[in-house]
Amino acid sequence: MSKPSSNSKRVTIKDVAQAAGVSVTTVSNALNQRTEAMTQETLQRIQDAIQVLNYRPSSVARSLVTNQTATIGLIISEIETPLFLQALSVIEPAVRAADYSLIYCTARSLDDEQQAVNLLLEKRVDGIIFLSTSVYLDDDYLLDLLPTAPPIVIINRTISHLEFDQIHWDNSGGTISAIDYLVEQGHQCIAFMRGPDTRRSSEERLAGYRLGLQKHGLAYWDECVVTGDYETTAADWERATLALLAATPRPTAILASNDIVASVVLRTVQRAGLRIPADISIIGNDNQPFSIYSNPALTTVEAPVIESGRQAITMLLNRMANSNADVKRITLPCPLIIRESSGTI
Amino acid sequence: MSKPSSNSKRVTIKDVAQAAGVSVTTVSNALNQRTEAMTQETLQRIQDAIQVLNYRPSSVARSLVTNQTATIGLIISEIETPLFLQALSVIEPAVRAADYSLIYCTARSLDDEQQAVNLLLEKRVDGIIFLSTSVYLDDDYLLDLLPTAPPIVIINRTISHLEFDQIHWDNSGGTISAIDYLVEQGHQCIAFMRGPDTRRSSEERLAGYRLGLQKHGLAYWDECVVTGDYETTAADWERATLALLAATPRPTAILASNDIVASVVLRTVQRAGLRIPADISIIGNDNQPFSIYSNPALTTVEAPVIESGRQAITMLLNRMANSNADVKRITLPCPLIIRESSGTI
DNA sequence: TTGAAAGCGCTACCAT
DNA sequence: ATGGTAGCGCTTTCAA
Repeated sequence: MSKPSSNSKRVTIKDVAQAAGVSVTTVSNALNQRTEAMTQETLQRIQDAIQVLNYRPSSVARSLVTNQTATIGLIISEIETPLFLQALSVIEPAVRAADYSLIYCTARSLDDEQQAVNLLLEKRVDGIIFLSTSVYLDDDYLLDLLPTAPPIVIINRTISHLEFDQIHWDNSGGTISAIDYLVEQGHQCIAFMRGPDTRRSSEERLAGYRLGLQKHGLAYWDECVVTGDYETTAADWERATLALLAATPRPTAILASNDIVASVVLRTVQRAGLRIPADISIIGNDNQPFSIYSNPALTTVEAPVIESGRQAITMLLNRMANSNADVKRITLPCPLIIRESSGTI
Repeated sequence: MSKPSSNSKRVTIKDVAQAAGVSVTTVSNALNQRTEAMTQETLQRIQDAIQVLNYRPSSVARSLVTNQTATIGLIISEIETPLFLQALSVIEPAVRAADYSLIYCTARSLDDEQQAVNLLLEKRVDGIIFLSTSVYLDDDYLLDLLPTAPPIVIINRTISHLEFDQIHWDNSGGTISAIDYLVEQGHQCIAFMRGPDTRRSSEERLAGYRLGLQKHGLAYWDECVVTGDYETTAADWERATLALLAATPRPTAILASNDIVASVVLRTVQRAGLRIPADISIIGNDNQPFSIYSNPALTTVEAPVIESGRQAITMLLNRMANSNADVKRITLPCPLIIRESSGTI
């Protein structure tokens, strides 16, 4: 089967007009549902011509004149983990339902992010969503963007001095509710394990741990906070877990600052011969997709990625419709998802 | 802090030219690195003007004249699972490294897919990658696309009569190598559990199971193939697993047609008091990101999503550079990833 | 009810 | 070494 010759020029609105025996304007009107004052017959002729010629309007030409691209940019600054990618499963459908399309960028570094922003700006996207980790120190470059950039919504990154719509996560509150729950289940000695990350979210969870203990009048032991540094590997968390198990008194519950660490803790505890949750409760953080498949299924504090996506797209669409509205900042709860790895002591 | 007034018109190449005291042509030349025959001073003046005016060239205007958008479309037809999304982590960086950007679409149905294709065509993308499940029966509409569509690469969907570049997965071979391995470990009674899906890939794995048994002269028991229908839930797989455990002879190994099913099997087997892999080996399929976090870590046959992404973008770029090259079809192996859930009997 | 023509912001060709 | 200008494929007045 030979390839169809492709030296046929692209078909344009002009060709359609000619074929239908009408003017370009009329075709344009038909294309844009301005058909009130149009003969049924004219319309039909145009539709036929479009069909026959296999015509597809060029949105690049349209964009040039309308000054809109019907495109939204999304920059996700974490990719190693499927966690943030979940947002795509709600953002993309929402974007498309609103008759927009989505340019997707990842940002593995600040430099990468800035390059992505430039790209989106040159593409003249109508709006941008940032879904970020909080490792970057320098957000100032976003300041320069403000005058000329399209509407922006920022998820999970605090930019205090700028007027961006923002969505925050109540990381601290999530950890506190985990502690509330554990105390309710009779736990008194609750340890906290930090993962390898040095992000704000991690700090906030640690802060929540302290506040939670304090709230219930529980002693805070330094030795119950195991901190992994940036180089921490699974083997290190194993060692840390073992150290925790050897402590006196032995913690009856371990909070991990993310689900990956929790998985390692869970495995290590099981291999040490302890039962979960009979002997010890494990609670993760993030509600990663896999946390439901562990045995026992992991109790965890959810990072509201999906809900963030849902809200972000709504906020962005709103702002695109009304750029003068007041800047919005919302904080989403991090709900505790109780599954099987935790229980009464 | 009040918002900067945005009634200032967009700055264009004309403004830059004026500010720099040169012609638009010269600015355009500077923008496109045609600087050989250009005074250092002129170039500097232009760069200064760009800086001062905060000018960003419009890629929509550029696209209109060059007839290229520097954009690639990606349509992924499975989203419930983080599996396919992994491809993004290799495709997006590769796309951007080649100075393209990525429009990302999901397709939850054939209708959805066609809508996405239309969108991409109107956006005049320079190429399209399909990453598909194989549930769709009707691919014929892609035929009509061929004459006018940009280069296309298709992953994991067989379209025999068309001239698309395609990447296949050797699902059957993957299952066979799992059986090879199990036989080598002394297993003689190997069961197969199908998941809830009715896709070609699932069929191929089942076919591989039969071929593998045959290859080693092992008996094939119908009762060792547990088939879940579309309505199958975790509870059903549990029941099926229990049935398998009650069979005589009891299988010493269970192949699951995907990792989610494998997780349920694993859990059920453990709760039935059997040790993995001492009493029974479990092997999944897909190598989902979470499979490494189960306890024991899951041995699994990898669906080469990442490698597919890598190859797809290379193939696409190649075809975009040379549309007359022969159509390529490659088949990627599905390597067995040996972890902890399998071993000698 | 329909059409003519200007113009969106660039690039590319041809001059100078 | 630099500039003038046509034209990419549409939408949008304004006119008929």
